Amino acid sequence: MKSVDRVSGVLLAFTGGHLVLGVTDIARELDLPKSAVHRTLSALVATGLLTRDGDTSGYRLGPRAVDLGLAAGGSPDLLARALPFLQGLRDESGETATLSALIGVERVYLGQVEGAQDVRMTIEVGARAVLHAGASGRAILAQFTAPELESYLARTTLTPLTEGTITDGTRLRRVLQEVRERGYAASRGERDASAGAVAAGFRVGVAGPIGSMSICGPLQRFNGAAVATYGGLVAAAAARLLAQLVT
Amino acid sequence: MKSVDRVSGVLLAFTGGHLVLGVTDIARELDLPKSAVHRTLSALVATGLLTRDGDTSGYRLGPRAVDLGLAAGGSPDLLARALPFLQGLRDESGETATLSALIGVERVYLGQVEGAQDVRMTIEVGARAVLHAGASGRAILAQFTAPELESYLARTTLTPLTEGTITDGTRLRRVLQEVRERGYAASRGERDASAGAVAAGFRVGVAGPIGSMSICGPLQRFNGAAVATYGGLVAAAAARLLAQLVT
DNA sequence: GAGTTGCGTTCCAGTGGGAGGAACGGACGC
DNA sequence: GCGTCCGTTCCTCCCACTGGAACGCAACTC
Repeated sequence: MKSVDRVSGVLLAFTGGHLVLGVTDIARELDLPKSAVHRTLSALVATGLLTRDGDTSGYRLGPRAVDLGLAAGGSPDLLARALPFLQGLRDESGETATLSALIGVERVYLGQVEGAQDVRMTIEVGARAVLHAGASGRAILAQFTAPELESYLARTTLTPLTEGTITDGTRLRRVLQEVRERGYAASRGERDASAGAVAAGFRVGVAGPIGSMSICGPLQRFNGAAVATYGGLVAAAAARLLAQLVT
Repeated sequence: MKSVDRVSGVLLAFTGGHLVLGVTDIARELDLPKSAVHRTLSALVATGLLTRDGDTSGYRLGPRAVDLGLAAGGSPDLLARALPFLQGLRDESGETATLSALIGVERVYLGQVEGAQDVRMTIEVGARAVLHAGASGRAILAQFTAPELESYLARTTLTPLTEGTITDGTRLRRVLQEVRERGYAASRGERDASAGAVAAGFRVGVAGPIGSMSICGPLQRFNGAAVATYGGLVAAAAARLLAQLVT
């Protein structure tokens, strides 16, 4: 669908790092005639997805684009509601606390509160990751119903990211069962070879947002005792966040 | 531009509260034939702006929509960087701290850290507000260059929201000058008749994000002494956030 | 101040991509 | 097994969009 591709292309051009773009910039990037781009831009401004940039004769993303992002994040403002819990997890553990949400068949980092220590984990907000590797992803998978999990496994291949990544479906099913029983997921060097993490998931209703909160940091500090302590913390925080989301 | 309107309509339909929508839902809402909606949806899935919803045969916003929202918020993750400062402001004042960004000719609440007191201010993340009423908006206006401010005033009407709203351009220019000299903006019952606030703005480069942080709460607690104290706090926090953003 | 460059914007005729009604096929649930 | 509602596909007609070209403007250079 040509017109849809053009609209998407124009919008996504603004995610390339430049906040303000001109007609010519976009036309060059998409290899389209300026007139076509200009018409598309004008129409997008009318819908509020874009705005004119004050006085420089350029365009930038508009208020409705913010709405889209917030809606994509799950509930009206999943991040805002989760923040106090992330803060608490950070304070109790000293490690970085993160929030992820399921989008399609992968997860997206929606936010983090960085740890207090010199050597600490820092994730990139907006970055995407697969579900089958690492505690955050697995905590989300553990929220899937049996048929959902089966259709996920049928559609995706469990590509290894490190030597520790689980690539066997049967083993993954068993590990997920443990996650459900214990209330949190733990991983050591599965997605990033030098990182460890614990995470607990949440799911709002049948069609609501699905996500997870994690405590993560350098592998050395995620030994048996720390994992058990932090695991209890994230499980409790996720349960309280869920209780707040369903109200 | 019909095709652009259709794409925008389809995307924005997902901001109406329902996270998962079907072809028929959208066709009914936009009053379009199902076939047209179906083609549009399929094309949007291909671009990543939408995804199929796991097993229910519906559609929801995709990973690229999250990217859009983050890009619209300003820098890659303005909120994530501002959070520690919001937290600090909340802890020091006990009142709610908020972050707003300029989008078009209005501002959008990107985040908040709620106050610790029983009677406190709570804003809605994603909500929009005009610039000419309230401390947060005025702190943003104070970042405008002289020609930018003039073109803003020429294009908008200073609609009063309460009895305290400044509706006179000349008076607004004078107040903004005070804001620039003092380093923070203060307001009492301008946007919400029962609320007071102090705010300080920031601006990254020529084409970068423009926004403000505020401390806000019930009018009774925003007397002369508190305003001076809190004003110093937000001004300092905004300066430090700015320093971090430009690196 | 004339010349140049690069910008956003406008114009217009020709055409091919999308409109949209109708029909299909699968999933429920009564 | 029947009715219903869903997403999906099909196919022809037509008009909305295309895109090359020209325009007006502002910011430079010489």
